Amino acid sequence: MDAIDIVCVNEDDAAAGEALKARVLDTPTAERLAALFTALSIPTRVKIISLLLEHEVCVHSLETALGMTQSAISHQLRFLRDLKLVRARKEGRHVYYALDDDHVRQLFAQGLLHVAH
Amino acid sequence: MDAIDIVCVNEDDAAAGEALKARVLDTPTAERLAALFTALSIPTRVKIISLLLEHEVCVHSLETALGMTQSAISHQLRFLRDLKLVRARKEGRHVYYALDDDHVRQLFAQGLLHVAH
DNA sequence: AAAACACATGAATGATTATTCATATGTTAG
DNA sequence: CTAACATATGAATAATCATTCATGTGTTTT
Repeated sequence: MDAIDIVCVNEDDAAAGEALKARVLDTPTAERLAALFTALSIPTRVKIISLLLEHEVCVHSLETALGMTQSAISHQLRFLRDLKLVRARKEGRHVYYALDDDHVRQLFAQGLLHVAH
Repeated sequence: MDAIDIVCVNEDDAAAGEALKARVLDTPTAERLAALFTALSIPTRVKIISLLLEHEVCVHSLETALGMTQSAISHQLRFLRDLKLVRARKEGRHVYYALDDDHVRQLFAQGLLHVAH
């Protein structure tokens, strides 16, 4: 195997520069990865996800639980919906949200382990 | 066990409201979790981390690999340093950066699995 | 010692985005 | 049918943050 431990390319070594560029994660993948992690990058969405881990919850309940305006919650839910991380189920005048992605549950759990020291 | 599948608290049921609030992840933890995920929430940092997964890399190499200015890279490295996700080792006039946290490696891998469909 | 190099950093700028405000749609209750 | 309710959403505002610009510190080379 050709594992390199220390990388420090020389300014005028074009070949080494190109080799290094080839090792960077490609931009489209980096962007999609970043978008995924953005979902959990603010406390509001972290809290929303924390409530959806085990239950299906209606918007008004999230509003009550987080102590934020209905509009703010709705906008964040739309954000998560666009990323296909949550799904909405309409029932009468309520809309119930639930996690629609097990990876997020796993990321959340993994992150929590880290933060828990 | 007292698992609830569907949650929809009534406006005037104060007790249910309080019970729900108790289920939300507490703010300090949510903030630390959000901070952790923020590290991977933009392509630039995702790419930096991708290069540090296997190697120790100097700043100039990162600059070459990402095609960004030295200042931009340095600022992002400081960001990651402050979060204790990377460590810096000075050697002569070079500074080598490396991942200083295995959880991030795992989060990265987990996220990549998700994005890879 | 001077010049070139490697990196860091404060301040300014520009871009992104979370939240609010106002309002619209559809649903149930009276 | 009207009023109250539950949610959604576009536009405006406010806050955050990535990048650039200018410059500073320390190191190596000549």
